[in-house]
Amino acid sequence: MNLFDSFPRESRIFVNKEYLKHTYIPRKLLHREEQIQLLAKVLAAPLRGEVPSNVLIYGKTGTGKTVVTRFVLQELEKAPAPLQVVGLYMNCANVNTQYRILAKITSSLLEDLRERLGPFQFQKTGLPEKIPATGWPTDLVLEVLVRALEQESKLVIVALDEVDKLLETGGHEVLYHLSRLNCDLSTSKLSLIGISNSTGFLDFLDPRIRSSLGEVQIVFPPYNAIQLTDILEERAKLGFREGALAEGVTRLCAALAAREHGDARKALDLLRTAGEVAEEKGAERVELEHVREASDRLQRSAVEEVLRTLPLHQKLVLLSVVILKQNGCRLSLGEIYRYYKRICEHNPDLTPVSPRAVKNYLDELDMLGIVSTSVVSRGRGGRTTEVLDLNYPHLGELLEDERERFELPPPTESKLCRFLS
DNA sequence: GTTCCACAGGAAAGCTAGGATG
DNA sequence: CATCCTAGCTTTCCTGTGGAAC
Repeated sequence: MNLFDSFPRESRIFVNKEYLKHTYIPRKLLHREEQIQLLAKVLAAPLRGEVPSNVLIYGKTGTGKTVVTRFVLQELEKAPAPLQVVGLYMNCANVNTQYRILAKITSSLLEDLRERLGPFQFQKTGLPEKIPATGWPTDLVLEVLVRALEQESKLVIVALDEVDKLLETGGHEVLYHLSRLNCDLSTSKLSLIGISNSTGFLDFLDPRIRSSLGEVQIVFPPYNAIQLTDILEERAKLGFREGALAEGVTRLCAALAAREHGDARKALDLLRTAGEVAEEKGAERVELEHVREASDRLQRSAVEEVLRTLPLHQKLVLLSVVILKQNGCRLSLGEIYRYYKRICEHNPDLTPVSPRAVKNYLDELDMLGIVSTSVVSRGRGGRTTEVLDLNYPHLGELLEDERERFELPPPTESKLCRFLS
């Protein structure tokens, strides 16, 4: 008897979950033909000896920006061409400073070069083997980059995903350096693809970079429910066993995701999670109810993630809202603040923040979509922010930790007490 | 029409943790 | 190590306001 005997060797539901992840690049990308053509057309130009244009790709999350870019780069690398094409993809959420981006590009080119020339020939070039993770001046890295590029004639396409993240860290200077690199290059060419979620990204850039990066812009509109269904069905054929999906499962996933601005990533997560739910329950196939449960789970974990990062006092304010709501109290800012303050008074190690801070907390909770607030006027009763709704039914459970950690006074305080105080 | 409640929400000063610098 | 700087919050202070009650 082995520990692992009790686990099923193969799934009744999945063939291979990998196909259902958004990181998988399918052979055919549905409903993005137009964007693929546009991007390919721009990237093909340098192969004919023309000066490469830089491309900026816009679109909300889950509209296929990343997958299309990677797909086109993959195809281009395989295509027979007079120039060697090297596609480099990096996500600026991780690689977020000028130095790290340049170091990554350069290191990868050096590695490539060493492989092609062999160690002996490579040594002759006098180039370093790699760029250290930190320490070199930036202009030296740039110099090595140019020299490495000039060893052979190639077209390097650098795709920077989530470029807008560079603005936060000041790393966008790198765009300027990279975009004018072609002036220093004779045999090789370098082309940039910027991928951004926010349409306003260009406005924050230096005019010099703006004109060069914004030469060609490609917009990725959100998918509608029908398109999402097509995409899910295509993936489902690969990822699920035949007959493992009940009628309408993909359509329901698509409909739920379409409601959230046509996010294909969410739709795929939903489908995969639904499969996992079905598997856990030992079901023969994925049913509609599994999709609904998967949707609940995903939503729950998303909210959990948001709550986890909130400061303690903001959680306490939210907890006050939850408790007062359960008791059917009216949720004006004043009521919430009074109860929140009492929680603090019952727990000696808590000092309450000011009403103004609580107002900011509530505004933020509203922005995060956790509660819905609205400014209402009650005439002579004054003008106040009221919490109208809690948008997630299980908020109370998610705040269980705080409920246990702190002593909570009963929410209904008599009017007399308030009068006396 | 006027009053007046209970805040809204902006501005600026104040505070603090963390990092850079000498 | 002390000192200075900085970014990100809070607090304090302030003027403004929708609309039922007067």
